[in-house]
Formats: sequence, structure tokens, C-alpha cells
Amino acid sequence: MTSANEEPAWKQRAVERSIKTAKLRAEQRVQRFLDAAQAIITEKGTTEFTVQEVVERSKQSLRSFYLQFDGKHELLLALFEDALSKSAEQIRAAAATESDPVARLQVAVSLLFELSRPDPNAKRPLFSDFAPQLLITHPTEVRVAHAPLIALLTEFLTEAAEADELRADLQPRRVAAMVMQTVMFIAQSSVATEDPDNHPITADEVWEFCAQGFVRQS
Amino acid sequence: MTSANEEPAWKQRAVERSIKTAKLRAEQRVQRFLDAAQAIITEKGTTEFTVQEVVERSKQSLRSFYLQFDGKHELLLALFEDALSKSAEQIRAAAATESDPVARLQVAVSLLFELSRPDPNAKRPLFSDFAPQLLITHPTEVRVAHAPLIALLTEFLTEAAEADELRADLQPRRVAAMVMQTVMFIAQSSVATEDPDNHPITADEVWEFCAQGFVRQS
DNA sequence: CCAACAGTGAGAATAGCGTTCTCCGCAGAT
DNA sequence: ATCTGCGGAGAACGCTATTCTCACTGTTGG
Repeated sequence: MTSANEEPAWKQRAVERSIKTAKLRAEQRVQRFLDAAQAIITEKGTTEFTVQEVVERSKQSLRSFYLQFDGKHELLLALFEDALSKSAEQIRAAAATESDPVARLQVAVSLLFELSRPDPNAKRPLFSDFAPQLLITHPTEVRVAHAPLIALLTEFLTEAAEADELRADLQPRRVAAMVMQTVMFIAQSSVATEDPDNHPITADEVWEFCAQGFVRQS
Repeated sequence: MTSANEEPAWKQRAVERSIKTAKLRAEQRVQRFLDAAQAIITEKGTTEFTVQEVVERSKQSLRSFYLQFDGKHELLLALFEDALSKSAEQIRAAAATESDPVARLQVAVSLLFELSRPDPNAKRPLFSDFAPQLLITHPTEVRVAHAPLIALLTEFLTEAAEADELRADLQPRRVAAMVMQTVMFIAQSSVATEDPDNHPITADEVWEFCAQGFVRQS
């Protein structure tokens, strides 16, 4: 044991100070990678970029990339997490204008649906696109990324339950998970699901489906 | 023009006969690839096999593979289509024991859910696993593969509508699409969605969700 | 000012995988 | 018996992710 534990505080502080600048630059570099990747994704409307592209775009080096990220999947995860988190905030803001719990839920579902569609020209063309891949390869991390949205929906559902507007036998959190999956994935595949002559599924339909189900209420 | 159009019938027949055997062998070879791939998928519980593995397993050659398939995606598509089609039949059979339209739907939803889960040890561990990837790269073909299931659900929903057990404002076909997406994708991600302490989502919950939605009926 | 040094860029090297190509033997038709 | 074309074996190619090498630069401690 080289008494590393009880180093005098002044020394720790000195080290920290000397490290601070390095850490700062490192964060900036990470951010440049993230920005570059986001830009490329937005441009191409797909997540099928190469690490090289990101490196060139960010004017950094491959080595740097792999020093900052464990691999491409970590970059994607970071972007995914960020996008979902920001979307959750956006949805929360939009829903705040509604006072009725059910109306809030409707806003949330509709907006989430719109945000999850592939490429309604730019803005946030992330989401369910590569989520499926990650879902298979890194389920745990995806769950973490989903957390903000689940939390938001759970919150809204709980409020609805307290206002007695929710079916009494349901647990908000579990419904939240199902709603999120449903909305995001239907949005993702709405393009593929439609017939040539059929319109794509709309946000309203999804809302109706989630809220009411399909069985006629007696 | 080398008068290929008005060849005498006998010659055509001769050609056909000579081709017949070749076609037969070709089909057998295709089947061997399919079987090998299915076996590998079943064993590994994933679709991340290499073309090489399939080739070796089927004791054929790479060249043969690419003569029969346009690429790996076509093999996957074929398996996917086959699995969905067989599942549709299986569901139809299981549902046939129910006489009430809604009960039939419940059986269908529950069974589809179980069939769509990743790896409930062997049987049919296909489905939504790689569907997402294909959904992005070959949406049209995926739609074709989905057709049998959509048709089945549409049929059941239509029967329910005729028995006045369906909300009157809904179009069976569109609901069928949403139900299918919902059930299959929730099943797929049920593993990832659960908390360590939370149970995974169950077939019953999914059915309740699809059938009833979450809003309390006045 | 100098010398060690940690961090970084440039880009060559490696490795896995899908896909293509080349060569060659063999079975069936003429 | 020869010709034709399918199909096997596997080398070769191209693209990516990932790792490795090396030289350079700015910082730090003396």
C-alpha cells in the first residue's frame, strides 16, 4: 500500500487543477464528435454513416475517436440518449399548456409520434431508426435512454389515475412502457405499413388506439 | 429477331422437360440453405450468423448461395416471410376453437405475443428480431411478409365489427396494422423494457392494452 | 531554456464479413 | 467421345470498424 488513500488535500487539489483543463478539452472533443455525427445524420437522414465520416467532419482523428468512445455504438447511444431526453423535455413543455390529464396525454402521444417518424424533414431524425439495432445489441443502455420518456409518461398517467380518468386496474409505469413502444414503433414503421392507396397511420389514430383500444365499450 | 417467339410446341416441351429437373434441384438447394439458416438461428438464438456459416452448414458453396439469393437479406426475408406465414396459420388454428369474435382476437393477440418473444427456447425464435433492420432497408418486402398476419387480424376484427363488438368508428385493416406492430414490438422489447424488479410485460397486459386502451370508460 | 511527457493527429495495418470472380471437374445431352 | 453448363472450392475484393505506430506539440517541472 503506497498510502494513496490519505494524500493531503492540497495535493489532491493540485492534481485536480492540473487535470481540469485536460478534462475540459476532452469534453469539447467529445462534443465535436457528437455535433459532427448529428449533422451527418441530419443530412443523410440515416444513421448509416461511417466512423471515418464523423472523424473527418469533426476534423479530429480516428485515434481520438476511439479514445473518447468505446466504439461506434457508444456514439449512437449518446446521441440516442440525448435525443430522447430532449424530446421528453419538448413533450413536457408542449403538454404543460393542457390542464386536463387526458388532454396532456393526448398531446404527449401525438407529439411523440411526430417526433419518432423517420425524417419529417430534418429537425430530429434520430429515434427509432437505429434504436432497434441497439435494442438487440445493448438492451440495458437502451433502457437507460428510454428512462426519461417512460418517466414522463408515467407521470402523466399517474396524474390521470389520480383524476380517476384511468382504468383503475392499470399500473401507470407498465402502461407507460407499452404506450412508448407502441407509439415509437408504429411511427417508425408507418411508412412501411401503409398500402399505396392507404394513408399512413396518423397521430390521431395512434392516440385513439392507445387511449381507447379497439373493443366497443358497452 | 431469331424467331424465338413461334417455336414449335414440341421444342418448348422438350426444353421444359430438360429444365424441370434443374429447377427441381435448384429448389432443393434453396431449401437446404433455408434449413441450415433456420437451424443456426435456432441454435444461436440470433440472426447474426455469417453467410459462410450457412454455406458450410448446408454443405454447399458460396457461389451457389449467391446464385440462389440476391444476398443475405433475401435469405432473411425468405425465412421471415415463412415464419410469419406459418405463425399466421398457427394462430388461425388456435383461434378457431373460439366462437366469440373478441375471444378469438384475444387468443390471436396472446399467441402472437408469445411467438414474437425472443427465444422462449427454440420453436420459432425468428420474427421481430431482425425485422427492424429489414424494415429500414427493405420496407416493401417486409410489408409483403406482414401481409398474412395483417390479413388474419383484419379478418378477425371485421368479424368482431359485424358482431358489433368493435368500436364503430374504426377501420379493421388499420387497427390490424397497429395491433400487429404493437404486439410484435412490445414482445420484442419486453426483455429490455423491464426493470430488474419489474416483471416483463405479459401477454394479458398487451391484450388488455390493445383491447381496452388506458382511458377509463365513463 | 531544456528535457521528459502526456495527449493528439495522420494514416497504415488488421480483421470480419458480404459479395464477386476464377478455375475446374463432372454429368447429361448430342 | 465431345461439348455444355451447372456447381464446388476457395481466392480475391471492398467496405467498415477497430487497433497500432510514429511523429509532433504544448505543457510542466527543473
